[in-house]
Amino acid sequence: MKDGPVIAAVAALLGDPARANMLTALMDGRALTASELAGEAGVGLPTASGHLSKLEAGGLVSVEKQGRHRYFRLSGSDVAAVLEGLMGLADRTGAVRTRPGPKEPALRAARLCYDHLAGERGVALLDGLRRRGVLAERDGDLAPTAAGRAFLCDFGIDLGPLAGKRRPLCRACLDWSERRHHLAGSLGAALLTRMAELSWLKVGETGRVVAFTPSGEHGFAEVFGGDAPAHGRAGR
Amino acid sequence: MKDGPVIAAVAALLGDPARANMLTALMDGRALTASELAGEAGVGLPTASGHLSKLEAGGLVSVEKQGRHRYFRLSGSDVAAVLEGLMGLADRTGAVRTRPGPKEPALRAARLCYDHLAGERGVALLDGLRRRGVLAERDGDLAPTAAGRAFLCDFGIDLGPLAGKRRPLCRACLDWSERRHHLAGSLGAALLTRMAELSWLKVGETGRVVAFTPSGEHGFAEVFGGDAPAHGRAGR
DNA sequence: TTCATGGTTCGATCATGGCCGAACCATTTG
DNA sequence: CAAATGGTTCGGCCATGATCGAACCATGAA
Repeated sequence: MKDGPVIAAVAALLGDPARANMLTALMDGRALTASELAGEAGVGLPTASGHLSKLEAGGLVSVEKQGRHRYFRLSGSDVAAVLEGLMGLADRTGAVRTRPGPKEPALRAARLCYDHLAGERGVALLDGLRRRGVLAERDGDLAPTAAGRAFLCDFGIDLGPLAGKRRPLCRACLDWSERRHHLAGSLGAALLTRMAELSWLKVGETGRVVAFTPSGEHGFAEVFGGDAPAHGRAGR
Repeated sequence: MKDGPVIAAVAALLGDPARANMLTALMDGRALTASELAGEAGVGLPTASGHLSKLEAGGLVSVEKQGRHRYFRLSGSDVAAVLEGLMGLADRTGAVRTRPGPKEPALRAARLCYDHLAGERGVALLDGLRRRGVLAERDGDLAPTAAGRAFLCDFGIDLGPLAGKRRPLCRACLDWSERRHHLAGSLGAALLTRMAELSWLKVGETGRVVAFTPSGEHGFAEVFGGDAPAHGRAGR
């Protein structure tokens, strides 16, 4: 009887279509301006401004003003995680679901969840890392093994600066479309940016669909796919 | 732009204080009648009835009629998981938080999350199971090892009937108060009921606080606590 | 059968809150 | 400086939806 209202407050924030649209637009981790978000939500600027103040007051988004723009982003990956959870529920309960839309399959294949990879590819990544012994459970949490550190270093990821931060290095995040976990945390984010550096993937200009390049498909299969711990090549 | 509204629909369902109260009251996995839920929510019977129809239509609760009563329960543990997620957000963003309340610490120590154990004890349980090699990651999902099956059998849990079901055997569920995972899935539920059978714990009449008995404290520490894989004896 | 109880439906009331146009503020550019 | 652009505030309009009393239905008990 005490926590009901408190969750209702934040849920109500997510319960308005305009605000929900804004938040899902922010799920790719980018920071967007108020006018862009107004466009995403399909409402006027004054309305959007009001919504954004509420979201900020509710602690769901954080704002950064730069010149005459105000950039909004999700205040943390936990917000994205809850949004993913809600999508899972909406999916299971078959909520309205007007039309599947052509980008739906692409979304299920690979998408951004705040700042890391989600969808089929996201869970495949975590699977591969575990199968290769790069990550393992320790003290009840996911952590890189000694061999894993070397593997990640080879892949071009420096764990040093990631370690000391408040944000956890590895976190399992429930994927709404796959109903399995994918890798979140600062390592998940680092892997995504590294793959982008390697031109393995491109994040879509619009939405949070992630497209793999041909060389990315190949490289991903080689490095994370298959099931042999593979020293040299691992595909097929 | 299409999935915003769909999550908004389900979030709006959670966004009303009365409904949120009802759902949190159901989080202990019990089935409650409409009048009980009306009481929990602090609202009249007609109002409660309306809310419950909406929740049912939205697929968040399922109903079972028995005589002249109608029993409502959460439609699945994923609903509870999203509620836990929302509590985590509400906690982090410091939403209103009227007064901590005396039962808060007890809630953090041990509580029900739908039908399994959560809170400090819940994550300790999962930690212990992993540390003892009872559960391990396989194919990217948590599963009991061969040795683990024996351990669980010793503890009085028959995995046979749990295996074939649609519901996953093991699932990691994010704990809002601990920010770590605890064990959900049918095994999580089975462990809880077994501990209740052993009189290790009692689920509070009201709310979802779980109280450990003195013998339960001792047994839990012996079987799941510590870090020694403990020789022969396990439970009972 | 009649009565009592759990629950739903209906109708009316009322508050909340989303929405936009217009005016206003702030920052950059010319 | 003035003009232009991004954003907020204000006022009023309007739709949604939460709420309850009263009447109604269904089940079980007397």
